[in-house]
Amino acid sequence: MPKTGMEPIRRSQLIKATMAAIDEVGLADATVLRIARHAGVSAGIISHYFGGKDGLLEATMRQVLSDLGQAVAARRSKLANGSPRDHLGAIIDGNFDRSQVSGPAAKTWLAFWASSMHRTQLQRLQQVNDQRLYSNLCCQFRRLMPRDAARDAARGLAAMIDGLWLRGTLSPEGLDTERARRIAHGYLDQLLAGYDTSPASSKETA
Amino acid sequence: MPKTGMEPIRRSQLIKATMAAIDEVGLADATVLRIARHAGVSAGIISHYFGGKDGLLEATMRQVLSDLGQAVAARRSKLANGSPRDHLGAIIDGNFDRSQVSGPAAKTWLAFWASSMHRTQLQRLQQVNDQRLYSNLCCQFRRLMPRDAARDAARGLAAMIDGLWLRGTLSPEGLDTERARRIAHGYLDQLLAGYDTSPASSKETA
DNA sequence: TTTTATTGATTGAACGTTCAATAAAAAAAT
DNA sequence: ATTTTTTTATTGAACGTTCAATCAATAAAA
Repeated sequence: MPKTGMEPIRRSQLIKATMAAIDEVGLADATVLRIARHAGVSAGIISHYFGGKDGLLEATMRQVLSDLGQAVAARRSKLANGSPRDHLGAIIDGNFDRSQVSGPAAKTWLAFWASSMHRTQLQRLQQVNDQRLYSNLCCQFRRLMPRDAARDAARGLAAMIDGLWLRGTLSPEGLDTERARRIAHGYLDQLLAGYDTSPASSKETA
Repeated sequence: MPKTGMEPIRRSQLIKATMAAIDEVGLADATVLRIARHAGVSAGIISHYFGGKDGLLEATMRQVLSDLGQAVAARRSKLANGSPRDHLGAIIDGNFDRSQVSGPAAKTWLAFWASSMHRTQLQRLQQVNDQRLYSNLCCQFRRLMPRDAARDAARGLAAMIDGLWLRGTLSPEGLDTERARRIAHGYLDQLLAGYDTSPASSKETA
């Protein structure tokens, strides 16, 4: 059934199929055949659209990174002229967005973390993403405190976010988003104590 | 050169070789041949001593978990009748022990985290370890605060430790142990603020 | 001489990639 | 409108490679 303009459709299909396969059996057993079956297409099509399996995996990681970026950006765009605390809270919540907590996304994240230690292509993507989270946090803390204090606050909050996400993902019960957000926001309150005036506002933005 | 009693020697050799191979090329490319060459033995010996590659990988994960447990236990054993803050600090420092930060150990940890999502054998080991860290922390916090507060404090500190470790490991500059410990101890101070009397003691136990 | 430890060639299975063949749609021609 | 031609999309069998596991052969120690 070849209509024209299938490329973006197939690319999207195959990327989703890759995440589904990783969710099912892990990256090690996510063969091109299995991925192709998930997308309902032939195995050969992967080389056609992505040049090979490696290209598909890189494209998949780009997608996951992009999803995270958008989840954060969507929340922050609602905060024109918001306080630093508002922006930091939005960054926290964005990192615990549905799209990042689901099985396929979570297991894909883990697999790519491990792979990025040995594949320079993935490593660069990984570093850009880590740096982005850190910079965003640091930038907001800088509005309230001196440089060195802001840096350590950003490092601490970044670690807290990733750590809560990691332990929740590895846990058999899965990530308790509510609780993770509560702990992260609590830590944020402590970091900001003495620096801003607003009383944490204890909001319920999900 | 077959002497008797080679088993424990070979097992230890092969486990170290496995971590070295994972450090070099990642779990995906850590073939039995490469591991065996690292240990200076034949590939067949792996099946002989571990029943197969899976057995070797499981034994390797057990070793890494055991090393972490001992790094923590060693620090805590010097604190007979120590304060909760002392014990919590020792747990933090133990998690940033040399043995856990080195390239082979770090990359092995990451690889096993990803694998544990799909291999029930590794998953159980993983959960026992996570639970151990949480329980140890919770137990100490309970000496100073109510149950629910202790639980959240333990969850937060566990996430902070793992998050600092993770981001440091993924970072191109590697983990800055000093800085990580400083941030984690700072968070601990905030968690304990108002609960204990001792003034953080700003110690230099490495 | 018997036991223990080790080797390494062999085997069979599984993988990613390739490419000639195919078929549907779109475009062009009638 | 209908037929023909061209383009685009897709297939899946075949190929070469790589891997883990096996096991008969071997050699040192007991």
